[in-house]
Amino acid sequence: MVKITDVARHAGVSPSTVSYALSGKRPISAETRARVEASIRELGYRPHAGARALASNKSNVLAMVVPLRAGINVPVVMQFAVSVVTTAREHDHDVLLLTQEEGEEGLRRVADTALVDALIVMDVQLHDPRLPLLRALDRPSVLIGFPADPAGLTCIDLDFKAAGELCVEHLAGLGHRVIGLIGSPPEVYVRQTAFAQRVVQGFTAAAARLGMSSTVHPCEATPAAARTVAERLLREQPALTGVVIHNEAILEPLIDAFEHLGLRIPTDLSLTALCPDELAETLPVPVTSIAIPSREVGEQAVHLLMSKLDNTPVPSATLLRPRLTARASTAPRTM
Amino acid sequence: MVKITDVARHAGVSPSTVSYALSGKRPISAETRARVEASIRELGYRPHAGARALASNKSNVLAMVVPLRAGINVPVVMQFAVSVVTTAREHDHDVLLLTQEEGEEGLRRVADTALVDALIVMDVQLHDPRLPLLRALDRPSVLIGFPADPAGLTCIDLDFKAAGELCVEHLAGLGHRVIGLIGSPPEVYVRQTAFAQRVVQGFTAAAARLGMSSTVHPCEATPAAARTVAERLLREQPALTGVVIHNEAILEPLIDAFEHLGLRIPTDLSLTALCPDELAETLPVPVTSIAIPSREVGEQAVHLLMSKLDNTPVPSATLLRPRLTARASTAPRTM
DNA sequence: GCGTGACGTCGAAGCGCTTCGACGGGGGAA
DNA sequence: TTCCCCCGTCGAAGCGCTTCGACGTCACGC
Repeated sequence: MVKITDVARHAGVSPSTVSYALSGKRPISAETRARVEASIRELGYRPHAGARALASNKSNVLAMVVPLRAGINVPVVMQFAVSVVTTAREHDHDVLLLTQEEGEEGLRRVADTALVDALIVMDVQLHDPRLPLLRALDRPSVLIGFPADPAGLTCIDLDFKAAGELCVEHLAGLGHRVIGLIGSPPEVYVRQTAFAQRVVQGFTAAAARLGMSSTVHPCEATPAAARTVAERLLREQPALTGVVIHNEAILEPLIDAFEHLGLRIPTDLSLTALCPDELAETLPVPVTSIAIPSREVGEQAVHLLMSKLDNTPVPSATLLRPRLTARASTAPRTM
Repeated sequence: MVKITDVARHAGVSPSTVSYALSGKRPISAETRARVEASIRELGYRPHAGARALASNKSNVLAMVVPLRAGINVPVVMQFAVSVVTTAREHDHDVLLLTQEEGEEGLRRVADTALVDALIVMDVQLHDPRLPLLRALDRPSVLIGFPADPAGLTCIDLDFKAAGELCVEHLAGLGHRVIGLIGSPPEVYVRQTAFAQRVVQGFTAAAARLGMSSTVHPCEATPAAARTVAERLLREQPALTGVVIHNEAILEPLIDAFEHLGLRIPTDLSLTALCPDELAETLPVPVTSIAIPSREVGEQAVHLLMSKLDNTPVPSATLLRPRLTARASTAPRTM
């Protein structure tokens, strides 16, 4: 193994000079720097990560906790993870992968052993048991998702309220006046995270603001429930021409159900959904949708962390603007 | 930060004794060990990862390179990754996540900086550019998949030849005598990896051994190609009653195609596939299938690496026995 | 012409841990 | 009883790097 003293000897300087040439923390003359760099290249020198971490008290590694529980969309998680790794590398950091299974102990371990400098935690629940720990840890962290009480934490997520609004505005812009929201299973609205409520808030607020007639229907994630809710929607709002769906699992069953009820999409009924683009694109009718911008979330999460690492203050909450992709499922109102 | 000297003082022993109590590398009396452990607990001591890595020349971190290219099945990769992390933790190791995008330079970096002790590389291609590097690196590695020349490497994968055989044997056991293999797109057989050929070899060999009539048909991953190949199969082998499919993308189109041709599954035609269980289960007709045992591959890969890390010799090639899950798409021959 | 910085470099101290050699004491073999 | 060896523990020497203080040199301003 070639070490910094080898480089120093080869370049005819002291080890500290090599270090400074590498880090730029002190001015080094152009010639010296060039000589050092040449030696580094010639000898194939790579600083030892452990030694560096010990001396500098920085490991240049981030921890990323990925969720495992059922119901998460794996490709979305993966996209996010890749984006985190890529962005971290741009900032000269590596990423340690933790499973949610490891829980609080895992977080504490990697933080307390100084294995990582900072942490990214995905899939944060409303009353996540990890919150007290994350607040107490001596290393910065960023959470994906908003807990009930984000005080003292840094959180980032899609602005679900704005997403709900955007769906409504899109439908309103196409002339629709009577709309419905088909949501997630009822339990999602009480447990877990708050994003489902936020969508409803945005939906309702925008509909009211735009003078539209609207209803909200939670729905179980089964095809049977999808059929039922579709029927009920039409019964309760016969003039319905627009629907917002926030329930990936039954997107396809819902489309089927509406078509079996004699509604053509988008001629008779416009549909817009909150779901991954991948899903929206591959449905029998490509659906106008808002996706969680996983790439952007990952990037921003790393940027937030980097700021915290060099003591730049960051906003406690970062809400990402939703972007709606228009597809074949929405059209101007015809009736 | 509480360090080993703090623990030593608190327990009334020397730092080296604490170290030995922790590592077990030298005998320590029960009482001393107990006292040390109590102090550790009381003070909340955690050894500094960097210091440990520097002094012991072991980081207790593995690198895992995950593939990004199109065509990989993301949930399978994720399952595998989770299994690697979980197994690594059981061996007191953590996992650093690298994207394939980082390429050879990424591997060299984490290895040369001693950030990781060993590497797991997924999605290894026949002539993978990383092979020479992996051979030259001073750290052990395990590859998922077999390159053209595995000499000097440690590889693990599903035994695709045995998988091909197992499909045939399953069909033979049900009385089928005339079978076909619908394979991957032609280019898969020349480029990339060798697993597609292996399936064909197993299929052909088993069919010959069992005195069955068989044909092999590569097939593009498009619904149109699926229809064409289905028709051709029936034209060329009118007595066909069993089909093996090694092409996840067109499983569903193929089922449709056969049914449109008037064949009921499994009454008239038995289908067995190589595909993830998740897919096999959710098709209109649940398909008898062999899945890549991602969980087991991950576990074994880590075990292999651990053996290499403590200089236990390991087999150069590990082929995992295929396991076939019978579902609704196969039945005894009726005609 | 001399003080004053800023620049560029060096040497040494340490980061927190592991590990090696050494050493005292006790038990078993001779 | 004596010798030897092993057990349990200690002290010290690093592991390879960063960083702090120091120092010489040069240019500039007064």
